[in-house]
Amino acid sequence: MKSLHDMPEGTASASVSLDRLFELAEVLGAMMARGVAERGLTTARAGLLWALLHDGPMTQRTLAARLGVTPRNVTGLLDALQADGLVAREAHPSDRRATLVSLTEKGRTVTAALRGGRNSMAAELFGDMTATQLEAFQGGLEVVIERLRAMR
Amino acid sequence: MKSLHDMPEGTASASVSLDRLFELAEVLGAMMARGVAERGLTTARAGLLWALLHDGPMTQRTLAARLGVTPRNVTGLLDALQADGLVAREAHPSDRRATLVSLTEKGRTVTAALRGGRNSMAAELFGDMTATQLEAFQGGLEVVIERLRAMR
DNA sequence: GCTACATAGTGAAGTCACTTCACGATATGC
DNA sequence: GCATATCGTGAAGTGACTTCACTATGTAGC
Repeated sequence: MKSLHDMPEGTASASVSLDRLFELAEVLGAMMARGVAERGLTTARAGLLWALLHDGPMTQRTLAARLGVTPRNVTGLLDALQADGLVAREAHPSDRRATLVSLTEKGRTVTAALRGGRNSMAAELFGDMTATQLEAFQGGLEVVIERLRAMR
Repeated sequence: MKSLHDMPEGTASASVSLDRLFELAEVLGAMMARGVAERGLTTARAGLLWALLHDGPMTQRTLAARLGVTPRNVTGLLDALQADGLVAREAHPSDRRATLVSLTEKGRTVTAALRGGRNSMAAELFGDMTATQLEAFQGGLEVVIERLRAMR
């Protein structure tokens, strides 16, 4: 079972790299969950706020599509965020079925803090790299991401 | 809000790299969830099987520690895995409070398939890299993982 | 030996993210 | 004007997790 000849050349070290990738995903996920929890959020709710920060006010339907989840799920997330005063549901100007969701003042404050945290995290992780190193690393990641997406 | 002078030198590109990292974590997670679902599993259950594959039969308590979850949670995961015939709960030889969990024949078959899938995924991702390139990439990942762990 | 205390697993109850299905309210095509 | 698609949400359910309480068993200390 542990023979070196069970696998084609190079598979073992490629598997180690993949293990590292999974490890990274795990650590990163835990990291983010913790950071976000410190501000009274969950990753799902933070993701929603993040979407609003980047793309501005949106319909719930659009939000669902952007997050890749069911519209029903968005309803639930918004209920919580609205109860915390982070988002507001307003009437859509031209479609009375739809709801326009936007960040409240408090929501903007919280997302700004999240962004700040993210930036200092990035600085701590990559701050001492040269622009060249950084670009190389980033390029490698992009290749991997690209291939992963192509794999489906 | 979008001024180039809001942040210290280099922060912007570091943030882009971090974004890539998060993107990678997301894609990788989705990928794994799908692969594992094709075999009738969830990531949590697959993680448990994986632990058993690597470290052999274990106590539920040990399993909980190894997975970083509550013992109670392990009970639930095992209930499902046992119902599917993938693991077996045996009496611990020396401690009558404890339960020894091990893979069944079917469990070994499934984990072998999972490992095969992982290996071919690794091959597809990294197969065309030279050993040198691979080592460089892996080294970069390890640095990042290390720093992330140190960050808590 | 017995008592005191720690440890292994599990029932009960609850949270969070997510889903499907059904339904009422509105928009839209013809 | 009417059929039909679309927007949001109630109801119900799943899976991964948690805490808390409880039973059964191991382990000291005396």
